[in-house]
Amino acid sequence: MDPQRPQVTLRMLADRLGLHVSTVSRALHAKPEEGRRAASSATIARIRELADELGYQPNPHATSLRTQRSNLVGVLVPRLSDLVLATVYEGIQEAARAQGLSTFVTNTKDEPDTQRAQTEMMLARRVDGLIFGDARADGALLAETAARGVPFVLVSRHVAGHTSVTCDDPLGGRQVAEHLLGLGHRDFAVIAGEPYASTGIDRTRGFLERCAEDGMTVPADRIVHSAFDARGGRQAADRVLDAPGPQPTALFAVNDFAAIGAMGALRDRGLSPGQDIAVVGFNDTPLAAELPIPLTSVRSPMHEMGRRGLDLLTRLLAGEPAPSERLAPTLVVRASSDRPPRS
Amino acid sequence: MDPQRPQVTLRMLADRLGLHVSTVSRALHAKPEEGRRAASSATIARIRELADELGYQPNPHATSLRTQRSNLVGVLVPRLSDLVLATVYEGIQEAARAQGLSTFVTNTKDEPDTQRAQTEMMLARRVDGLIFGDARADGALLAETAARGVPFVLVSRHVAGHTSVTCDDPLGGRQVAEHLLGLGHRDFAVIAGEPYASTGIDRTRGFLERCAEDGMTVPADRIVHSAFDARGGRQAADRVLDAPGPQPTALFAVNDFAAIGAMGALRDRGLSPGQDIAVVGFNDTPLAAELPIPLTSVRSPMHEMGRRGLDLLTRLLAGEPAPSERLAPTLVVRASSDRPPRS
DNA sequence: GCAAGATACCCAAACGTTTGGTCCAATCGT
DNA sequence: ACGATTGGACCAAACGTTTGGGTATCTTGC
Repeated sequence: MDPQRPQVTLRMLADRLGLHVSTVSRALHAKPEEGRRAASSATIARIRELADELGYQPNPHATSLRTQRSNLVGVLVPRLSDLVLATVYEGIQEAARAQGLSTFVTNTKDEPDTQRAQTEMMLARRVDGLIFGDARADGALLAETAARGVPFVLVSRHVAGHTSVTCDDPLGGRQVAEHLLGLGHRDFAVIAGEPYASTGIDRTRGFLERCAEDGMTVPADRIVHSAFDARGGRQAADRVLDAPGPQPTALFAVNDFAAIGAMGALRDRGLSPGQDIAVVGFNDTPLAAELPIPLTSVRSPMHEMGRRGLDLLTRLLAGEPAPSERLAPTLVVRASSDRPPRS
Repeated sequence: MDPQRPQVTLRMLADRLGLHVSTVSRALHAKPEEGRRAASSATIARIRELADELGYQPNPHATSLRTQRSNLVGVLVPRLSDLVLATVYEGIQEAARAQGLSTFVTNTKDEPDTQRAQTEMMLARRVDGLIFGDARADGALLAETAARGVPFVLVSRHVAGHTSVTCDDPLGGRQVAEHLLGLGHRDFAVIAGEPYASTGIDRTRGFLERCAEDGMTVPADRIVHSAFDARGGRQAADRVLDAPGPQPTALFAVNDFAAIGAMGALRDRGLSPGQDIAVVGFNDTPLAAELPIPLTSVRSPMHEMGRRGLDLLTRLLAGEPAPSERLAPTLVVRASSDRPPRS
């Protein structure tokens, strides 16, 4: 279309139409009230037409400089190669686009130093607000950031005192316990995720609470922390299974990938997931349904979480109240946990 | 630290030091030659000190407006929730940060309309260059974009006439064939991925070529296209396995997730991957090694591909030559294909 | 026919940088 | 000692917008 990228500016339009640049700006910018006062509707039409013809695109840097608003939001996640956060981010981005915002996203690997550095970097880029997908339970960085007056919301994980949109993780945990108890399981193990992530903490807590309601308690050495990936899950499962004494009949991993890793560990011991030991994951990753042994999992609305997160942020930016949200999970039972424990 | 985000500007520094804003700019900006001519080293030190103390961060919008360079690069991928592209993007971002660049990334879902719209959107955001991770074999959009004088490179997939950094996919395919032929397999099926992606095309081609060298040919109905995910892989495998006649003894999926889906399809038929039928994937996803039946796969340097892609782009932006690169794959043999076919 | 009010514009400043010029004083070569 | 050089800084314009205020011209009410 264009010959060689000669960017069209307001001045070009103005000159070509014999108008002042400010007139053109108003004509293109303000639809409702301002527009009327700025130019005749005939002129506005002329301006619009030429703008379309030449493919005018406002220079966002000029706009941001003038308005002191970048229409940029920064997103921090542990890692984008984690499907869960990648999906959340897709939701964020989708909502952002709908609002005319753009997003920067960056990995922090759950390392506090990196989180801090990347937050700083986002602010240097003059984002209007931030979305943290990697909040740590202690919340030190968040407190600081809030004190600086930076608008932000949390997604996926929550921390008291900050607005967040999360899955109802305790409920999800309860649902898993309910399901397994219903099948007759009594001996559980939990692969609990990273100790600083509210997701793992809450899912585990919900699970244990529900167990407790049936008088069941899970021994401490059957609750092991782990990374949120297959390797982490395998290692955690190894620790549980290598312990002396009787084996659990059911295993709850707070993350699908950890569950897959755990299944591997089971297989290594000649145990068949779903037959010899029930396995349940969390998030209902697209993979879960397609695995050789389909994985029971709690569906969490990852995409939706991202969308709501961004919406909450824009509300915050508009000075409106932005109450935290908790989205409902749904248990999806599959072959990895569809039969009672072996006697 | 800061009270309430009063952004520090050059003028503030200048005023506080009794200097001119241009002097401050030069002192902070140019280290080597320009700096010397701008101010005495004592003054430079004073300026630097105050800048650090106040936490001066140049306003990128002002800079971009003035210099006509945004230090932004746009990245288009099919979807970020695809681990492969997410990992490539991590590499891109890492390299970008090292160069002081920031990246916008967006999903195009491999839909031509979305690709076009997102390209336009990136350009409207005034990115300096683009990285396409979603190039289509036909290359129509790329040709247009090139004609407009927009600098870009391709990663993961390649298209003739554009600079790209890819895995040596044909070689990867050959390695798989070599391995399977070596085990004595003769009846193959290939899950070939999307027909518009050079990755799948090349991996399949390399595989078939190596087979042909041993006088082996794979019937056309044993080569099926598929989406690059577990569901796609399962569906494709279903099609192969439901066909009448003898079953293949080995199955090559051009993507690990497709391979996982295929394993599920095998399981449904009572076939045990690795025992009854060899399965090989591609990319050596972190998941591959941790699966219940560890998956043989071709390791492709995804991260590295991203890094090199960005480096190539910066070279392009600097007006230097930027020849395409092809990174070497490595076959990693695991239990899913470590024994000869059943007689 | 005249003040008042729209209507349809234009003017100019400002956002925070960068950068080619200019200018003054000190230093230097001879 | 005098013109040439240079070191050290200032000046001003420009990048492309937005926006509070003007200023003509045209209606309108009476």
